Amino acid sequence: MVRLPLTPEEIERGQRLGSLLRLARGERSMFEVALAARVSPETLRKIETGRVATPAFSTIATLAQVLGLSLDEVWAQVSAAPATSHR
Amino acid sequence: MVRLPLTPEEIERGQRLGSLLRLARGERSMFEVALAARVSPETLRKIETGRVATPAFSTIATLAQVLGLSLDEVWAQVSAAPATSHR
DNA sequence: CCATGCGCCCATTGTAATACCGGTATTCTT
DNA sequence: AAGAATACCGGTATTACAATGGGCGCATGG
Repeated sequence: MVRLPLTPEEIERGQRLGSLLRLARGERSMFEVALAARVSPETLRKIETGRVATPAFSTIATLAQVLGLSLDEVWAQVSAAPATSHR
Repeated sequence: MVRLPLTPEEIERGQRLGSLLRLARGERSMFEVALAARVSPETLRKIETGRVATPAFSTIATLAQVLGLSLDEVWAQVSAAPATSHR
């Protein structure tokens, strides 16, 4: 096994993450936020639309910083998994 | 320019992140922590040794959860740049 | 002495993230 | 109507991650 494909759960988490970030962005433009977080607007757009399921830690960290979000809360909401019991 | 190479700053951040996680692991074995976080032991080793500079958000989040670390504090320490680099 | 366990290192492989391009659609303003 | 601004999408390119397997060294204890 090498670099496993994204699982459906990871994809769903990515979508929840994107929605969360978009909501937090509010009325600010993608350009503004992306510039402040030093990421490409394309990357921000893909993350917000859920097309990037597992972004880099630093990417999310800088975005959360710009948006005034707590990383712990972000993860708590994002990882609020539907029905994943322990394996 | 597509998918820019890692900057020296990102590499340094990765090393700080690795040291932090290793310190937090304490006496637990890599296998134990990796298993609990559902990541490969090699991946954990690479992160701890700083050979993976920008791991996925979910990877660090699960690791931090297993290690009992706050993501906000992790990022605060990791992103605390010494600012000695001149461009 | 030899086996076991732990950590490290290297090479390889497959997939994904990041970034740029061109095109499209909508909205708002002039 | 024309223009700018914003956001979406498909395609493409480049780099990096995640995981596997093998080998290595060093302890510990059988």
